Amino acid sequence: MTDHNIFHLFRNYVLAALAEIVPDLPEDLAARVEVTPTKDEAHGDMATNAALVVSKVARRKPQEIGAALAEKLAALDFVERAEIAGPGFVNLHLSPDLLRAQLPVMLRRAENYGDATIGQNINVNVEYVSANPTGPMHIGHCRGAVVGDALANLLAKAGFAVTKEYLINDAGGQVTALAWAAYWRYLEAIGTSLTEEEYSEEVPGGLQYRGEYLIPVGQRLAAEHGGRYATETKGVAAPEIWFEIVRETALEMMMVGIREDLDLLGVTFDRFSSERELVLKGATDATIDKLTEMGLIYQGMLEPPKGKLPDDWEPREQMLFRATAFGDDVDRPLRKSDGSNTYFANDIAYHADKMARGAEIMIDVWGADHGGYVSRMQAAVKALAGNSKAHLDIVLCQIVKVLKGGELVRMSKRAGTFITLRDLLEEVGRDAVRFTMLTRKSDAQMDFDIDQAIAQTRENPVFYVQYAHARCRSVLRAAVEQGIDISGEALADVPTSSLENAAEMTLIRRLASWPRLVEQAALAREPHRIAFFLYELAGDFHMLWNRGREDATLRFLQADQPEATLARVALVAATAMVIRSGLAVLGVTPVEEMR
RNA sequence: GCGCCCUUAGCUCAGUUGGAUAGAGCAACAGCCUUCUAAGCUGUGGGUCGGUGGUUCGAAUCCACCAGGGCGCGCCA
Repeated sequence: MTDHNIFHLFRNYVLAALAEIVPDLPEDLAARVEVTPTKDEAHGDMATNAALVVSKVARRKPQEIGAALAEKLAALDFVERAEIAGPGFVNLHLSPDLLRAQLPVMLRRAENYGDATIGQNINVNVEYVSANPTGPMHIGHCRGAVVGDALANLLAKAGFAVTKEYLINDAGGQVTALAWAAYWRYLEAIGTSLTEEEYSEEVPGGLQYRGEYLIPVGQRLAAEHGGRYATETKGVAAPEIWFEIVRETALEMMMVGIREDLDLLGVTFDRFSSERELVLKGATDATIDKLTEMGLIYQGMLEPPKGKLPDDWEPREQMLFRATAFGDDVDRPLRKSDGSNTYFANDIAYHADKMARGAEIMIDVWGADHGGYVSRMQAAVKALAGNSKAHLDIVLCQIVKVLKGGELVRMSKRAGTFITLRDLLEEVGRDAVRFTMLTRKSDAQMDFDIDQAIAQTRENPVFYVQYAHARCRSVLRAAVEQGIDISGEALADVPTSSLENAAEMTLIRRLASWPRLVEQAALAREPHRIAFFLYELAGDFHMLWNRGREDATLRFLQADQPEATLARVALVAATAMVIRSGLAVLGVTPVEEMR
């Protein structure tokens, strides 16, 4: 199949022409030659920096090379003008025919238009959410969930073989605390006379998860097992008796809730991995053994952090991973004082497991509060990858503040003003939550304005984009009523030379840049670019629509001009299709009509 | 104290991995529309890209230092 990315096509033309002007061009220099869309339509449709890039090696002025290049490029079919501009750019003014010729390409490829090949079917593992199974999901988890899911979709569209994965953190102390908290709800359910405070004193470390969401866990345990896990007086029995079953029941029910929430959010996974299973099968020990063989593990003492000491600091020798050999600032501990593994140790084993399952690129989507872990995890992956190409990218998601009625909604578990994901979904809806979460770079803080997310105005990008799609569909429905075949195959054969209005050409140009955008966004691991593209595309379409209000000859369906109508219907169909495939990457529903 | 992230128009934010005269929405200002393609339209003004140096053909983008905001800093995940 021919490349449907016209920027690739022209980059090849540029390189070919350049080879005649500057023979023996070094590879690395050629790689820096770009063909990009212009910001300003006065600069034509595309520009190349070729002359600037090679001028030093060629020992000729950029203007000189640019002039020669422009001359050769101007001779190409479909290039109306090629001219040198600025410090040595060559601007290409394409023939409208070339741009119009993209419409049949789009319509034939349909939703596959924009698919890229840069992924080369490389195995990518995208790990996201991985919320602790100790309670319901809240807004903090939501951003990572949406960003991870959209990023995975984007990479798949760019030609990677993607696995979406969730790690269940079911091995650490927090799960022990969960079991104790669930056990309290169990005692309550069977009618204990203990008070919460009395109970808390019996819990190692105190009772932690006091939310009401554990009540059903206690009730189920009571219903299934009666009083057998408590003492005769309905007091705290020995943990050996109840701990296992309570933990398992609580974990299972928490994960059911989390999966329901993810489902409501439209976030899906190919695989759920259990940290506990990994530990039980000895993966952590095996990984530590491997690192030991590599000479990367030693017993040592860490320097205390500079500045004020933590209250409970005491020097201690511990098992350390030589992270400094791979770019980290300090070596990192793998064992706690009680001999169990640190989370970091288990996470190394987990990443080793992902590599063993074939992942060449791993991408972890983390909350910003895990930022301090980035360099150590990357160090560990570098150590384990050895000479293989495997590597780890980490996408950090900054915190989300929620605004309602112009006020910041304070979130505090203690104050009970803690917004769960489910609350947000009920109030705002899945599409608006997902799209809005993608209207910022993930590493920038975000204010999520609930009022704006549900508003039906241009300020709300979700609405604006969906409305553009609905308008397209409305035109297409009307076209069908007039007996027009709106299938892609039929419209792909329609003559389009009647499309020549500036607003129409702007829209076509935007559509033609979709494949390039997919590629760039995937390389940058930035799904938010899709959302911004759709907003701009919607703007182009609304602009064209509005032109039709002032000037009736610009309306899409013209009763007395069947051929012009068909061309415009093709343009509308292509617009709807690109919006739909962009929304598919974001996991947002394309609405058919808005009433 | 150290490390990482951030700082772009009055406000909220983009900026195609170093490209041309830094863009969009809101707000402001000025017109238009009272429609049949509902949830308005068109245009205008608005900038020391936090600051100062540096790298080079070229810097919002890369480097150094400084200021302000956020996150983190051995047995939490």
